Amino acid sequence: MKMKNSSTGEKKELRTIGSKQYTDESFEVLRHSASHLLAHAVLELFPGTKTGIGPAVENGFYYDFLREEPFTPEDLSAIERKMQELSLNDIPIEKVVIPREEAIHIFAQTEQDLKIELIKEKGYIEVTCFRQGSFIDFCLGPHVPSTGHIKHFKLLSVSGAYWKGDENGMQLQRIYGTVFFSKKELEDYLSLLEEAKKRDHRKLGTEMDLFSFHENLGGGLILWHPKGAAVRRVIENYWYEEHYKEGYDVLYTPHIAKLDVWRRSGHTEFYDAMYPPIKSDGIEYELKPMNCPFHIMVFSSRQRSYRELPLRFAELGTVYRYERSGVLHGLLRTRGFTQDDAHIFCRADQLEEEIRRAISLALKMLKVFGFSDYDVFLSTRPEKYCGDVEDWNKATKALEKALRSEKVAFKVDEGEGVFYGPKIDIKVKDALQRFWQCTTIQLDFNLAERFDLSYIGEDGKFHRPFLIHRALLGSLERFFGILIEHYNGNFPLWLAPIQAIIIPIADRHNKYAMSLDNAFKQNNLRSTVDIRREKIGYKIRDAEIQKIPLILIVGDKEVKQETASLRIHSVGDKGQVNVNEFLEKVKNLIQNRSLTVNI
RNA sequence: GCCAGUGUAGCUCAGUGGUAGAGCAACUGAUUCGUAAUCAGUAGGUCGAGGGUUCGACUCCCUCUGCUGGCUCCA
Repeated sequence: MKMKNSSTGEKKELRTIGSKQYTDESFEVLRHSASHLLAHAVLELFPGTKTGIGPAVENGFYYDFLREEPFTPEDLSAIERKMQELSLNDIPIEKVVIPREEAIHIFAQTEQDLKIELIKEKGYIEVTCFRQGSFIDFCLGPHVPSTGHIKHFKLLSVSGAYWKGDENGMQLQRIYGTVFFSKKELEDYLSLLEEAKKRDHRKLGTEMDLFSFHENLGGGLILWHPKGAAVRRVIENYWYEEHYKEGYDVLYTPHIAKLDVWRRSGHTEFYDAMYPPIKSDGIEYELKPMNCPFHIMVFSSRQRSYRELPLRFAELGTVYRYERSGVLHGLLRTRGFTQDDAHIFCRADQLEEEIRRAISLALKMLKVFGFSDYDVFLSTRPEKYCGDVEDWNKATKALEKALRSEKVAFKVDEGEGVFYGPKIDIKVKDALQRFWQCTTIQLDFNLAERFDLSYIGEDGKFHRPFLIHRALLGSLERFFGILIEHYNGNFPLWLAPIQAIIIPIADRHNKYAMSLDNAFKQNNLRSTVDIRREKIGYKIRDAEIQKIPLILIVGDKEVKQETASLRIHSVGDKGQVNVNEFLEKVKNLIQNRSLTVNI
């Protein structure tokens, strides 16, 4: 699951941007042509550079280059200017089909070794190339008719990338850019990037005092501050509540286990994100990267009857994974995180219904958190798999039927399942139209077999249950990060770390303010009071910056009438309210987990 | 882990080899105030860490470390 880059999921349907309609195909052509323009410019400015591949990607394009010196930010601007120049020259782009040997000869003249390698790999008799002026590239196309069609682009970054994605191979320099049909679209996209930067959860997390990282603590390890922890607790309580209603049993399991457990599960062999074992009394223990074996051990702690199934074991299980230093990213990619995990053990005849219930629960919870747009993917059997084909087919069918009975539109990712079973993934769309994967519901044939799971059937014989592994929010850390960015820190009332702040105008109002604060606390509101000797404008500004949903101002008028003046965050002054009525309304909004404050 | 960039006060950032700076936040004092910043003062830094070059290093070089953008992988 990719969070950062490819998080903005693909949209295959026709989409409307601005006043024109473009198919994804036309975007792809433009982006791909822009990548050629980039390569053209680079070769003009830096002769001798070897070109790798340069495809269109989501939101833009890139091109990989092999060159001794690194490209600097200044180089990037120079390249962009050269691209502009080439665009103004409106050079025709022509398709040329040439015999393989001749093509190799052409690329040999300019020492484009990487291109030759690609041509040789393909084994075509004739090679399709595209030529624009002095630049020729081995490529199937299609492309825009001339460079003049590529006008509105921007180079965004340069980074390392492995040749053919092979970590042990050579590393190329990849230049990323984006391109659009109109200036406005480009500007809109760039301002979207700006907006995303502004609401980056790492920035807001510091500003709002939600969580922190500490250099001496270790990379990817989170310190949840009081306000962040308050939000987490609300999420957890809600999660437990829904799981209780859905017939889950909650477990607690340890953070370490003997290495043998992980040998049996196959993790030591197939999973590369485990921390090195801890040796104690000659026994090797391992920090848990997953919760599954523990839940399985609970299942296997005694003989199970078919009558008990389905068993749904849930746990907010904190796991530790050694993620490579370069991939850590705020709350979205950490080394210690808490999965909202559950394992469902069921019979074949229950499989479809259990999957359906899991999907339904996921969508219900996501909606409560404010995500009602999503993409759903069904991934089927990959080439390398374990278990038997019949089980795979049965299970895949069940997943599909479950999706249909929930009336969920989905896309099939053929062969994209994990080796141990088919799965359903749900990606939610946030306020900036970015997609984030949260839910994953996976069948697991591997562990069921490795731990020899069984129950006694109606026939008195042993049967193997189906094992469903599922995380609905994904991980609390990542989900919190997504929430912060989705709401730009303006949490809905029920989630807000501080729900109400009472601001007395002068010292003589402190007592009344504190009594309100206390009354709110008695009613389970997360409330606070600001008795600093500051002007009201200052305290209001401070409360607004803290993004506190409800601001109550009390002065002479309010004390006398036993009211408060309500100000709603980013809405403004709502005038005086009766305290008891207000409290009832607020409690109601919180109880209903309302996403808007309407008082 | 790899490529590139980056690290100065709690936060945002100045400071190109010669005694470490600003704004905000914090603290102290005055102000008792009606819907997004009252005024004055104080304190706060081994300039990420270690080594080197130099009469002298925040500044130049090396190593390590954190962070950022990617690659690869992932909840």
